[in-house]
Amino acid sequence: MRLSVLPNSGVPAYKQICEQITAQILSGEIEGGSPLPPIRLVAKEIGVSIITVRSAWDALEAEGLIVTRAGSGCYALELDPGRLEALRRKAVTEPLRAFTGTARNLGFGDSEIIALVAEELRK
Amino acid sequence: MRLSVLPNSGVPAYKQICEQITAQILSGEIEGGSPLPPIRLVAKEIGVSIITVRSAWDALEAEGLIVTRAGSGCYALELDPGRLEALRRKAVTEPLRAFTGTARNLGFGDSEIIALVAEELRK
DNA sequence: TAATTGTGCTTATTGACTATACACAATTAT
DNA sequence: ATAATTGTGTATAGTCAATAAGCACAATTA
Repeated sequence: MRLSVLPNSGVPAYKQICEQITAQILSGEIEGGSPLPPIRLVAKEIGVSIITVRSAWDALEAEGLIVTRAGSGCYALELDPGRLEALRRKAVTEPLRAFTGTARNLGFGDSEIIALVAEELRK
Repeated sequence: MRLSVLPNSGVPAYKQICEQITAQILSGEIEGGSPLPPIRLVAKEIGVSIITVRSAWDALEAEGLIVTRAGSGCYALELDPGRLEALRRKAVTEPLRAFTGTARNLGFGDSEIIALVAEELRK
């Protein structure tokens, strides 16, 4: 389980955890059906409260990415390809719109926006 | 002065104000040297506390976008073209990186990312 | 049966955000 | 000069999200 939390990033710890697990599930790095580590262990390893890890797990369950079996543990859901693709698409849309919206508000034209993205990807 | 605040957007009111004014200054919609409306008036018009407007103004001053003259008012700074371009570029970089970073974490390839942007811009 | 794991609950602290209200200082308009 | 306008400074306070520690309980697993 690859996890890291930056305390002073401005982003709440539970959200950082949630985003990282989400990306790992949607990218296939975490396979469907595989178990997540126990919350107490995760809390100890990354140095946060159990509450914080649970908040992240709750959010993941609300998103339909994991299932909880009390007494057993939490597991990544097995997602069919169509649903997986839809979720990946949904996850990328919000930051995409934030970017294009900001860029347009700043007066950038469409071709400039494409150029900015291409340049960023080259780095 | 074009301003609107969505109370339940999750984004703090002072930040919404700050972002809108920033975009209007960097896009040229607000000309350099032109006065901003009095904070009491802005507060009343958009239905927030004076403190909230001041927080936004403070942030704008910290960013070097406006100047304050006590007793007179606040004015958009006159920015030379080079500085203006640098600030526009800086303002667009953060959401750009958030987007490309998220997309890559989700396993999208560079050409897919460009395609996503192009599609979003078509809307 | 014992260990492990998630749940539910209480209590508490910290900080960001927002709000009201008043007195004060600097500038501008009359 | 005088009054009105504008920003400043300060005190007080309420709400909420986020985080934390601790404990008892239930379900599963070894």
